[in-house]
Parts: sequence; structure tokens; C-alpha cells
Amino acid sequence: MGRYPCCKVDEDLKKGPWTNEEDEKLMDYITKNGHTNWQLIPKKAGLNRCGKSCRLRWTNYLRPDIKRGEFSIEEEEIIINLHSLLGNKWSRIAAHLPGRTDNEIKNFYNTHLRKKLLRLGIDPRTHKPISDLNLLINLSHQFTSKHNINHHLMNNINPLAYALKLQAQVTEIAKIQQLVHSLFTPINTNNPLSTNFHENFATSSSHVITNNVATNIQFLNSLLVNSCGNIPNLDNSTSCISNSSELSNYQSELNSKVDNFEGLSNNSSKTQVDYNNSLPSLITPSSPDQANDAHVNQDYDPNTLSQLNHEGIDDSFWNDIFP
DNA sequence: AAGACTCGCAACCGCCGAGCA
DNA sequence: CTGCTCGGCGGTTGCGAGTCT
Repeated sequence: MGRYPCCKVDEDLKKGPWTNEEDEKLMDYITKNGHTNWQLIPKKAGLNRCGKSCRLRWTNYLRPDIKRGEFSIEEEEIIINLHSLLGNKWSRIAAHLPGRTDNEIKNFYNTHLRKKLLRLGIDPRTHKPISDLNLLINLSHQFTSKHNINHHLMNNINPLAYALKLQAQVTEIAKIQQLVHSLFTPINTNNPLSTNFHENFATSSSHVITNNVATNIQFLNSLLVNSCGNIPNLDNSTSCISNSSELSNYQSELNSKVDNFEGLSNNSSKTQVDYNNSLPSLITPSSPDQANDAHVNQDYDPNTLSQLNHEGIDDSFWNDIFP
């Protein structure tokens, strides 16, 4: 099968930004007649445009149900979570965000969320902690210059040593977050991919499980204190939990999650508990490249900790936090 | 004040799969 | 089965606005 241009090259069709007049014509035609055949629409609407261009203009800009304005925190988190599961499947991500277009989400991810994840020491492509030292060195330079870090202090630190420390710090935090995430993901009913959880939860002998999970969360809480407390505060940026107030915020969030979770377990209610939202997505069931259309099983598995050993991660991975 | 540079976003390009004759 | 057309998708580009020097 050969490749065909969507519009004939010799037609000398207009390209570039749409004018208000063109918008009005397209809007007027589609609201009156709908859009069954995009190739015919430009001629019928009196536009010197390619059908594809009309479709794009309609779906990305003129459609009446399009949501304008900034992305909310909730939307950001949905995008990050879904991107960690689906990869660059922007249209599938957009399907979970009413009023947002795939193009808009793609632009938003590439311009804002990508940088945000990098600041958190997370690879925006794989959603795993950054392990590339060159990249970390690069990032450390960027952060120290952009955040007005004390350069006299920084000049005394070898960039490689700094990057190594940063890597260790990020990895440590990431492991803990990975644990927490693994515990919370199945019970997050806001996650569109885990809607089966409460049904399974209600019908399983789940009380033992929930008690274990709650205990694990409290255990993680103490791990967080021990690990983060020992990690040197390398800079003043917000790239990780690097100061005491952030740490205590994180702890109190964990505690409230424990409370909520215990409440859920006692009542077996279907209250929405948002466990995912406070945590960056560090877990990806498979790499985005592999994730394409694979079904992601989000049902709860009591052997949560054993699930952490996927993707070739061996015991040594956990040795420094589970000595 | 002005030129250089960076950033964000709308729009385009090229590929692919579905559907149809 | 083959060839053709169309719609959809993801990657890329180019331009305008904002910021820096």
C-alpha cells in the first residue's frame, strides 16, 4: 500500500494559522451539517483548506466541548500516571480527560510535565529514577544556576560527586516512593485503570490484607524518616524531600492515608480515597515502549511486595533500605 | 532600546490501519 | 486478495510572545 497525500499538492491550498473568517465558516458549516466527510467539508464550507487541516482545526480548537485554560493538579497527575502506563499514547490519555485534546496534552507534557519530572529526578520517558550520570550532572548545573544556589558553595563540589550524591538521593527516595506507590495504586479508585478494586476488595477476605498494608505503610513512614533524615541536603531546590517541613508534610500525608485506609477497611465502604495523587508515578508495569496495548492488571494482589521484584530488579535493589 | 535567545503552542507532516469496492 | 481512500495518531516544525543581555 503506497502513501497518499491527504490533499492534492497542486491545489495550492492555504496553510498556516487560521483567520477568524475561516473559523467562522468552518464552525458554521459543521454546526449545521456535521462532519461526515472531511475531504468534502472545505469545498462545501467555502474554504481553501485541506480536509485534514479542517479536521485538526475543529478537533483541537473549534469543537464546542473543548476545555480552555490551565491544567489542574488533578489533570496533571492523571496525565503523569497514564503516561507512565501508556507511554506517548496521547489520544488514549486524552480520552480520560474530557475537554482536553491529544495535541494539547502532548504539548503540555512536553513543555511542563517533562521539566517537572526531570526536577524530581525522574526520567519523563520511562518514569524511573534517572540513572544517567551525564544527565544528572547536566541537571545539577541547571538547577544550581536557575535556583540561585550559592555558587561559592557549589564551586567547591565536584560536579561528578554532586551528581553521584544526587543520584543516590533520588534513588533512595524513589525506592521508598515505589514501595508506597505499589501499596496505594490498587486502592486508588480515582485511577481510571483500577476501577475493579473495590469490587474485589468487598468480596475478598480483605481484612487481613488491609491490616498488613496499613502496617506496611506505618513501617514505610519510619523508613522515610530514617532514610531521608540521613540523606545530605544537597541544595535548596525542591527536587526531592530535602527539608524537614517537606518531610513532615510527607509523613502527615502518609499518616492520613493510613487513617483513611483503616477507615475504608473497617467500613468496607466505597468511599473514594485518593492515594495516588500525592505520589509521583515511579512504577511502570512495563516500559512505555512495551506498554502500547497490553492490558494492565491493576487488581489488588496481597503479595504486593513480591510484585516489586519485577523487571529484573533483584534483592540487592532493596538491600539498602531493607538491610 | 534593540538584538539574541528561549519557550509555548498551533499547525503541519508522514505513517498506519480500517473499511470498502 | 489488492488497491484505494479516509480518518486518526504521534512526531516535528515554525512562529509569535516573552525574557535576557
